[in-house]
Amino acid sequence: MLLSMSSRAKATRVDSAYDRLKSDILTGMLPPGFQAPEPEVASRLGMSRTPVREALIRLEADGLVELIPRRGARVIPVTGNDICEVFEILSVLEALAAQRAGENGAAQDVLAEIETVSDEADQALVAKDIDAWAQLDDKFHRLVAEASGNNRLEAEINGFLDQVFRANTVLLRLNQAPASCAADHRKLNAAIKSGDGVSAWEIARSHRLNGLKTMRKLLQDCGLTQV
Amino acid sequence: MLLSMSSRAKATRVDSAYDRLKSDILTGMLPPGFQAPEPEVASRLGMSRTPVREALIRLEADGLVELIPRRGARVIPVTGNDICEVFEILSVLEALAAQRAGENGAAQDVLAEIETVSDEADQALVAKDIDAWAQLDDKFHRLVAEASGNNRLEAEINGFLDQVFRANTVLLRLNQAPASCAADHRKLNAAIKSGDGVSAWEIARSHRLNGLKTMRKLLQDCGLTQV
DNA sequence: GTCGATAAACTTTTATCGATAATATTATCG
DNA sequence: CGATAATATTATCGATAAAAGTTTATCGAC
Repeated sequence: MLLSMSSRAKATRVDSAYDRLKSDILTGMLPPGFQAPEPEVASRLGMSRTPVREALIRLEADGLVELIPRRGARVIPVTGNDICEVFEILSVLEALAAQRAGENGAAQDVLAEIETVSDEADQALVAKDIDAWAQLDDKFHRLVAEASGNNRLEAEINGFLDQVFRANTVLLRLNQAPASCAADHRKLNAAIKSGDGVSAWEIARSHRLNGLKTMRKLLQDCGLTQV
Repeated sequence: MLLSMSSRAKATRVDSAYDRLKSDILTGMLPPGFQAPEPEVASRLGMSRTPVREALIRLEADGLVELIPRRGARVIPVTGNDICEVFEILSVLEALAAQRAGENGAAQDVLAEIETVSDEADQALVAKDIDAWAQLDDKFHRLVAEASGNNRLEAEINGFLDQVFRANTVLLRLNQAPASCAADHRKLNAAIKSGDGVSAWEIARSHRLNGLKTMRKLLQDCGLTQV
């Protein structure tokens, strides 16, 4: 799967290592719990340890990797509790973003893109293309974050969405019922467009809380405590 | 000023560089906008560039430092807009933390500590010891975050509180009226203790939003757009 | 003679260093 | 003003010593 990584003017080895590792982790190519000493990662990436190490430190800050002294770098496993924590946080961050997007009147082009992505997601749903849908769903959420106009908020949400994305790919594409999900997106889209911040807040909040509930149920049913 | 930094069993040079730099930035010893090439920072810290560089990368992830290629490391300035963004985010994160602290019934020892800190803050206020008060106010907020029981949420809030702390130290100890602030703390404390999550949410939310309003006014009055 | 424990030797892996080539910025010159 | 040289700074490398973990060897008890 192709993930759109940050395009940089000048791609240093650190950047390239960071992008490749992050992409591999998010797509599950490097599964949770995977562990390897630094020299191995470095040689696999075809560069010396230094830039790899710096990339790993950044990934550690992102909450994707753990650097265990003398034991190597490890892709941190995602527990059921972790997912719940993330969903809970997103429930308020995304609500805030949606509210601000509505109140402040987001940039026109972002609004248009939200609309487009929303439609495309519907089509993917009809075509039963789950992968495409998941990708578009993710995109939708990121666009709303962007529309908030609060850069830090956007960055924060993006970080957590990475985690959700990973969890979804790695463990369950048994996602929440995409149908009601699509309806939520449409409602949220409308609320933002009409400048109704309060409704936008409510819709975004309950959207994510529903996801949390579904996730909890799923985890319990499957008896999963770790992924 | 002494900041309680993370105590580590094994303090590597990276850890020590990170702690020292962070402390210096938060206390304003390294002012916003301060810029220096890596070798200079390294020699000032009495170590080679490598560990310093790794510490700087972590600080960059924390949003405290900017690594500008060929120009050195820079303590990122805090604009008025930055502060508002942070306050806005905290308004929901802290509200969530307070709610969860109330609902879940936080650990007994944390609750007790909140109480203690609250009282000490009142005393500091009476004694007009603003520095002590600021420290205790900060501590209070961190304890509520801890009481949420959501580790990610706690970490997230702590990161933003660092920024607030820095802004307060660097630019204004003309903080919001500490009196009403103390009242809020008492109310929040009571709500959490009585298990009233909804009230706790409301109090925490408006506490931070009030802070935001005051900050906005202050920034405008002073004509400050950058700190 | 076998088992478990303790200590010594060994292996692995990192933490840190100093060096170097590449590159952006600045200064200089025509 | 544009091209070129000089400078400053980083990005990256390979090496090394130290620390932690692991195996092996040795010893005493049963």
